[in-house]
Amino acid sequence: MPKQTFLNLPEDKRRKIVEAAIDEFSACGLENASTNRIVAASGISKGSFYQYFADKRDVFNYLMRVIEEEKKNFFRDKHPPSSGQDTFGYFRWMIKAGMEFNSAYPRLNQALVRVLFTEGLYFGPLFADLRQRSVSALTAMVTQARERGELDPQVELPLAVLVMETWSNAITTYIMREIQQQADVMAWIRLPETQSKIDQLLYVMEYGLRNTTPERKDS
Amino acid sequence: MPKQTFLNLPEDKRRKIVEAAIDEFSACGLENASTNRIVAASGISKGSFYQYFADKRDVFNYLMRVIEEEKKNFFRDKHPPSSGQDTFGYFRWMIKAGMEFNSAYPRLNQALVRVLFTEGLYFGPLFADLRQRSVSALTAMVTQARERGELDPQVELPLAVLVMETWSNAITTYIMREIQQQADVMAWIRLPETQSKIDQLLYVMEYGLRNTTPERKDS
DNA sequence: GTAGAATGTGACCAGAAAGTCACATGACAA
DNA sequence: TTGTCATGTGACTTTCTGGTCACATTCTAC
Repeated sequence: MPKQTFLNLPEDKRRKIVEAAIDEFSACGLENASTNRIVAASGISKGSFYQYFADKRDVFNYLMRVIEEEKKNFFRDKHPPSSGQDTFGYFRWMIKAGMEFNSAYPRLNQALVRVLFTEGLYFGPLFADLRQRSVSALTAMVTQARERGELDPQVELPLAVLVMETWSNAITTYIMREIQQQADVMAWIRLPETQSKIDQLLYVMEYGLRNTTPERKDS
Repeated sequence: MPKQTFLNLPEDKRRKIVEAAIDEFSACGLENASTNRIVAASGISKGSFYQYFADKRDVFNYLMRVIEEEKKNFFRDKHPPSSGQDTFGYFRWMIKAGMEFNSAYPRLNQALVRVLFTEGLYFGPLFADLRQRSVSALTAMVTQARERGELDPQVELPLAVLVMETWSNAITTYIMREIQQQADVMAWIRLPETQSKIDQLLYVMEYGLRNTTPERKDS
């Protein structure tokens, strides 16, 4: 919730501030970010900053809101795969669409991932609602899978959600780590090797690591 | 590498400093830890601190060395399960032994996990060697599994390592999160529910989420 | 034009950080 | 007792932080 003065600002000035904040957050995280540096990098005065935002948390929340909006738009435009699809197929599609989105806004995403995951805030109380939304979406998906008989009946529902959440997070952080070293991120994401890596990962999520082909000895 | 003066210190004074450092690191992480607070909590003077250690990083490295030593002892005493065991069984044993170890040193482990994972240092260059050792141990294990035909031949070796690493880390952070809220950690770890949760998780790692019993339609 | 509101500014404040250093204390040897 | 050396101390410096505020500038309505 930035103040009105910020929203009234000319587009390019606003952008400059946002860019500076993104740089700062992705370099230092939330706790260690310095308003002084953000101010210096964006070429505004200290006083102006506090006329736009309450504090650096406020800036971060604003970035969160922006990216959530963008993500919504992105997923709305990108039509989900043909209905009648298997739930695992749908999850695979979602993961890949998420990857494309992340690579479309690499710096912004990097800042958020850095703060949420490597600063541990994702699991903290601050972003409990964000996580709650993500978990309940996954729960809906898993419930559907169970109803369709796609899910191993031995696996309890919350566990399946945990597995999917873990992989979703792991893939996100993995992508973000790669993005730091890749020149053309979009190209890298669409590389057959990259795609096949993710496919394999999701294959393991579905079928596990164990070789079940020769004979299955249940203990 | 604390200085000799620290190592000459009487046992209880040394312990007090270590405890204070553990508290500080687990509460604030490495970056945000304050030597001032550590000094105040351990009842020594600022000057003494710098006579014992170079800086807070030095303290942290010392804690790392201590825990590594303890872990080595712990695993040496706890005999691995009967040989001839399946690799997945061995991994399962290792995970559980690791859990027991973590619950035996909950505060120290919490400090390290907090710094390594939630501060993202585990993936940074600072602890690259630590991670390297862990990855190469897993690689050896996976290679053995492949040779024995236990590993799904469709899964590439580095991917299997990644999967195991991810779960190992996920379980560790999960345990640490729980430990913060549990009174009797050891009891909690040995609870049938806890054990079964971990078992289920590792089951999913082996066999995946998908229901393969009714009929297997390969696409 | 001119009044008045909105916006912009950077010197300034208090607090905390890491790290230093001249000095105090204590232990032991001669 | 005296001298020497290791250990202990906290006031001090420097540098940073988030945040404020009296004042300057710009914009808008008249």
